[in-house]
Amino acid sequence: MSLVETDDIEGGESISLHQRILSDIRDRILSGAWAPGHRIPFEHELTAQYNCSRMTVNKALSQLAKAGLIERRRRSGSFVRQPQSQAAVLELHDIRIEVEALGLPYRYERLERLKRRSSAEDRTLLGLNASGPVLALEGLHFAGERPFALEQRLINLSAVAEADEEEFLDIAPGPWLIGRVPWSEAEHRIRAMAADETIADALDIDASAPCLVVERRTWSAEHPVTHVRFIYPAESHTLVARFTPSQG
Amino acid sequence: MSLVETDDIEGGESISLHQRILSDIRDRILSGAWAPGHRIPFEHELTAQYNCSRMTVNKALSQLAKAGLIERRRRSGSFVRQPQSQAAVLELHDIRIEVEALGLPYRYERLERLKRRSSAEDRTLLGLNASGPVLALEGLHFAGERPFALEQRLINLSAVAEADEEEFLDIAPGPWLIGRVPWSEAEHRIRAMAADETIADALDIDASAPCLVVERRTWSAEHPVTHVRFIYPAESHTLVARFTPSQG
DNA sequence: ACGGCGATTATGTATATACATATTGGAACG
DNA sequence: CGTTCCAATATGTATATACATAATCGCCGT
Repeated sequence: MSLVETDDIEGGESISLHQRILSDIRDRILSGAWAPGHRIPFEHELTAQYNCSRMTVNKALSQLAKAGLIERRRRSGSFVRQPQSQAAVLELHDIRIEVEALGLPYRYERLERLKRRSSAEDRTLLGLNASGPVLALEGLHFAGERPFALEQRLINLSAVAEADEEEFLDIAPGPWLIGRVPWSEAEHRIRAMAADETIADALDIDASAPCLVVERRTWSAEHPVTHVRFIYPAESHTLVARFTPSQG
Repeated sequence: MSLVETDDIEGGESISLHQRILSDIRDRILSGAWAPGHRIPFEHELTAQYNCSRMTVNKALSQLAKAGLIERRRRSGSFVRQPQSQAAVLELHDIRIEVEALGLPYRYERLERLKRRSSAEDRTLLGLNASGPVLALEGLHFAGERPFALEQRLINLSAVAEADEEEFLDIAPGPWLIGRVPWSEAEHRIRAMAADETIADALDIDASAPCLVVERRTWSAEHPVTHVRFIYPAESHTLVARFTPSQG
C-alpha cells in the first residue's frame, strides 16, 4: 500500500524522509496533478502512507505552508493555494564578478570623494530624517579599457563611521560595505534613461543613448546605510533574475 | 521569500517560543551584535536559556540555517554567515494593478494573434528542444488613452493547450495564465534599449527614445510555458524591488 | 425550523527520548 | 614524530506523547 517503502537506489542520494514527503507533494502541486483548491491528504493519512510519525509529516507540511504552496486550515485540512505567489529571488550581481565572467580584466577607479553634511537631496535618497555626515562617492567600473558602469554612491557615516577612513581609490565601495555591514533590507529601482552629457562623457557613449539605471537603498537594522546608483550603457548590460515561486 | 518571516504583529501576542528564539537571534545578527563568524550558543545552551527542549531550539536554528543567516557545523556549533547573501525578493507587477494605482483606467488591446509551428527563434526564446505549436501574441496595455507598455508573448501550446481556445482580445494573457498554470520557475532579463520604429509607433514615442525591456521565461514542472517581453517607455516606468536578505 | 452548544477533528506547539552522522581532539601505537 | 583510531560532542532526524486551539458537525431543546 505504501507509496514509499523502497529506498531509492539510483541517485544514491539519501534525503531525509520529511524532505521526500515535501518534494513529493510539491511536485504534485507544481505538475498540476493537484490543482489549486485540492485538499491534500490529512496528516494522519500521510502518516499511514509513509509509515512515519505525525511530526515528520507535520514538518513537511509546515514548510510547504510557509513557502506559500499550501494553506492549512484547522479542522478542515490542507489545501493547494492559488498560484498567486508573485515573489521572486533576484540575484544581485557583483560588478567585478560580472566583468570577469566576460573574460575581461576588471578595474575600479574613483572619480570623486566628498564628505559633507547631508543635503536635503541626500536625506531623501538615503531615507534619513535627521541631518548628519555623509560620504558622496563617484566612480567608474571598467571592463578592460572600456567603462562598464558609472557608480554614484552616498554612505551614511552615522551608520558606517569606518567608511570615513577609507579612500576608495581603487576598491569599490560595494564589496567593501558588504563585507562589513550586515544589511537587513534593501530596495531597488530599475529604469531606463537617456544619458545626459555628464554620463555620456564618463561612459564614453553618445549623449541621449539609452542607459539602464539601477538604484539601491540599503538598511541595516532600521538605519539607512547607503544609496547607490549604477548607470550602465544599454549594450553592456542585462540584469538576469532567476527564481522559483517558493522554497524547496 | 525569506523564511525568516517578519510577521511580527505589533500586538506582539502569542507568538510561539521557537518563533521568538528565531527572531531574538535574527535581530542580534542583523543589528551586528553578533558579527559574521561569531559562534552562536549551542543548542543545549539555548535550551537552558529559554528553559525549553532541544527540539524547540532546533526548529528555530534550522530555519535560520535554511534562510542562510547562519551556518551549522556538526561538532563545532552554529556560526553567523558572511552577509554574502545577494538574493532578493522581487515583486512582479501586474500591469493592471500598476496602472490602476496611478489612478488611470486600464485597458488591454490585442494587436496580433498568430498560431504557428515554432520557429527556431521561438524555440530559443522558450527554451524548447522539439518543435510544436505556439501562440504568438502582441498587445498593448493602456493607462487612460496613452500606451503604457507593449507586450510580445509566446505561449507553448504543448504545455497550455487551452490557450488556443482563447482569443485574448481584451484580456491580457499574463493574468489569464497565472490563474491557470502553476509555475515552478521563471527567469527575467531586464535591459535598456532604444525604441525602433515599430516600437516607437506602437507606444507613440519618438524613435530611438530609451525603453525599459523586461523579458520573462516561465516553466511549469520542467516544461517551458511562456516567454514574454514587456517594453515600457522610459518615463512611464520604474521597477521596484524591495527585499530582505535570504537564501544564499 | 432554527439557533445554540458541546463533541469531534485537524492542525499547532511543545516535551522527552533515541539513535545516526559528521567532526574534532587526544590517546595509543608503530 | 607521525599516523591511526577512538571517544566525546553538536547537530540531524525521527518517534511517541501530550495538550492547546480553531473550526465544523450534528444533536438537542425551544
